[in-house]
Amino acid sequence: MMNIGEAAKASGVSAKMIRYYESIGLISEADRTHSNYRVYGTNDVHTLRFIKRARNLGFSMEETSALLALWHDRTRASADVKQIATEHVQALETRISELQEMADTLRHLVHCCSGDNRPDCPILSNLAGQDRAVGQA
Amino acid sequence: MMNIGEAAKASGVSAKMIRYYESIGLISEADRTHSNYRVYGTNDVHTLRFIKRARNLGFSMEETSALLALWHDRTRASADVKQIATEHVQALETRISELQEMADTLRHLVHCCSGDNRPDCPILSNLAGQDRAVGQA
DNA sequence: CTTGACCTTCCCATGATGGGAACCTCTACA
DNA sequence: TGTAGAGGTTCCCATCATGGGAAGGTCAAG
Repeated sequence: MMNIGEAAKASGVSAKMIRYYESIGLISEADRTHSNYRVYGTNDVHTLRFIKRARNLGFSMEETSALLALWHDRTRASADVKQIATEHVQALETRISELQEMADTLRHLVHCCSGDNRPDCPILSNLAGQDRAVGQA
Repeated sequence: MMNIGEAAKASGVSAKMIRYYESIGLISEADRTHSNYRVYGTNDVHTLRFIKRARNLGFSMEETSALLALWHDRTRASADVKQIATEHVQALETRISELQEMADTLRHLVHCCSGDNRPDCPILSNLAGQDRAVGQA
């Protein structure tokens, strides 16, 4: 049995976030001591670590919530978990492509910019739209 | 001379955002008609398009603001523009790596998950931390 | 019995954007 | 000339996940 600060250290989730997770119903309300302090056990810490790992893999709170529910459901079908994960992989790939496209365009513009003390700059020209041919396939 | 709705259409920036950009000082305060309607000219539309392009390349409002200032400064050194762009490319690359790492880990887990109606699931096992060897180099 | 660390709740801020209410203005048409 | 509807104005709220901080209660050690 530990208080919120210890649970935070043990799980890697800040005390602030533990309270927030409780407030939005992601985790159940913690028991309290006579003096109103929240009390956590090892199971709670495991749950918090689960959440932390899911967040580190980029799952949204909503997805994390769904994963948590499946984790606690002994009769789950792994297909349900797999679907959430697969969709998230696709979302990640979409986002990566978008960022990659931005980076590619910018790298090209940066490459074309002399980067000296003169004002002429293909980066600004591109942003100004006076240079649409540069770096846009 | 056009009103905010026309400027929005011409620039691709929503009226809502145009007002917001004005409120945070990214663009100067628009002139008003006698009836308090904002009025925009072609220069304003060019500026809005510039902002739109910068945002599409993933620049933050702060970076966009700096780029706008450089654009308007005829005595700028292209090196200053290049630096902002280079730093942004690096930030994009960092973010891409992070997402890529998440996607790689998840793809592996998804690959290992049978995805049937049985409860056993390496994805959940990994999140629960009972499976640290899987998918984590 | 005090001090300092930690807990509690509550409010505010982020960044960029959209939604919507309440109200005003303009244009077109009968 | 009256009215309808489109579109303008300001202001507040919500998002998503997180942190900061104030005001006040609690606990443990000295």
